[in-house]
Amino acid sequence: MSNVLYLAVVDDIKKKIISGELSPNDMLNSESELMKEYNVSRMTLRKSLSLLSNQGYIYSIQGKGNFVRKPNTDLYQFRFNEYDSLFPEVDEIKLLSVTIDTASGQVKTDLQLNHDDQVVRIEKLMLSTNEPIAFEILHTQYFANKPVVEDQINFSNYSRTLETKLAFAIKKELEIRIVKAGQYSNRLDLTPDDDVFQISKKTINKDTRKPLTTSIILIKKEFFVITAGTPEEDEVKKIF
Amino acid sequence: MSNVLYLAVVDDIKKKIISGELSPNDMLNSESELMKEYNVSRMTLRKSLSLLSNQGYIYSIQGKGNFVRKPNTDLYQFRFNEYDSLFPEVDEIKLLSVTIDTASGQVKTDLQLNHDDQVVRIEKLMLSTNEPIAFEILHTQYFANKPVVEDQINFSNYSRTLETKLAFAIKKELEIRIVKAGQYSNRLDLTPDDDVFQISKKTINKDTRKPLTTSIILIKKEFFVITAGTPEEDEVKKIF
DNA sequence: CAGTGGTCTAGACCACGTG
DNA sequence: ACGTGGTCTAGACCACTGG
Repeated sequence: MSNVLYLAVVDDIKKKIISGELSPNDMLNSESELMKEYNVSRMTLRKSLSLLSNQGYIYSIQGKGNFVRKPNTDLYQFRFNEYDSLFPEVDEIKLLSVTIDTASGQVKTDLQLNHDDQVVRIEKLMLSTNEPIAFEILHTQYFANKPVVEDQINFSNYSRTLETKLAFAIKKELEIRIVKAGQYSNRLDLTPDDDVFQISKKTINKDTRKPLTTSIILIKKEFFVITAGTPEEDEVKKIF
Repeated sequence: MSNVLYLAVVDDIKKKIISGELSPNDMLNSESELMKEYNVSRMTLRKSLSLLSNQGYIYSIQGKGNFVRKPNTDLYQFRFNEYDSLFPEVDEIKLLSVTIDTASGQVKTDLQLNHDDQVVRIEKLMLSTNEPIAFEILHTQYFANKPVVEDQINFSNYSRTLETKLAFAIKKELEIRIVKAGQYSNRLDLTPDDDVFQISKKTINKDTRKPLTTSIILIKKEFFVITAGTPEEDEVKKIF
């Protein structure tokens, strides 16, 4: 049992939930009652409830009470980026081409562009000991008057730079499928009929909700495994 | 700007981080300084810092200070269960077989069993409009003296029941790969050489760290897409 | 209206890190 | 010894819910 008061309270309530003494949608005793039960102050008790809420055990409704939450065990987490998540690791990134096109098709849709808008198209190849293991096509809107893009376009890790700079401001989305390598199979020394992982990745401005980049990553199937898990309780951030 | 004090402070500090006024690993002003800056009490300020910490913007070290965190943009979330995550949706689950074996091989390792321990082996087929789209083999230790297992074993959604009951107490891990359908291809009307999603799923007791079940799920590649995203800030739980 | 949770304060003492 | 963050209290007022 923890010698920190609010953690002791957390442990006790958690035990009641796990043991079934409290069931989903049951109301906890009111905060004033719990204060007496555990002999702690309001703020201390509320810190405990806050932790339990963060860890998904309870939720609260103002004016009504605190309730046991139905556990959500279907939520998984994993880490991914196209450079470090492959196995064996990427040791070389080849910039195949950088071109400026007029937006069209899926890319125009994804980036929410107008007819005459231009896009930068970047093709990259990821290699491990000289073997190509992944191929990426990234699109992002081209602004002729913003020199930043042209300055940085020479760096092969352009997209990485972009993301790092904006990291706090962007949200990313992935869609992972199995598809035929198709027209890009030659980049990976495959035949068009070979199956590969296809990861569609979009980055989006968190505030404006505007799409920033859209890319397709093809990964040879032997070089990628997704390892995911339900979040650990310590991964749920600690409370001050 | 929020009329709730602690949220206003959060917004302001967040703005400073996003704008670059504060960079990763920079130390924030001390709490007593921030109290004066924002003209709030210690507890209110700390609630703000707590929220920022939960959302991944800062971390704190006792005795030293609060620091800006390097953003972690490689963390993704997605939801998965073998019944509801396929497309089109599973509308029938067929229990193919339930057998009791002596543990051996990978299963014995996964479940950390001894030589003579017995395991329940359950084979299930998931169908959509009569077409098999996924196949699962689940293993869990068999305890002859625990009648619960035998009572419930007749239900085709055995594993689901098991998980729901223990939901608060278990952790789950997935490994997702592309593999050949191999020896189980006939269950899915495929040839052994066809590629499928293979999801290795383990459930583990959160406290004791003991493995509870291990299963292999094979999914026809056309019927599964992983849709993942970096966590929304509102998904990061609220603070009391 | 009474009871619930939500926000906020002022002040206390403790634990840790650095000099 | 001093400054930092970590825990805790007692009490206040507000906002929401329901009878």
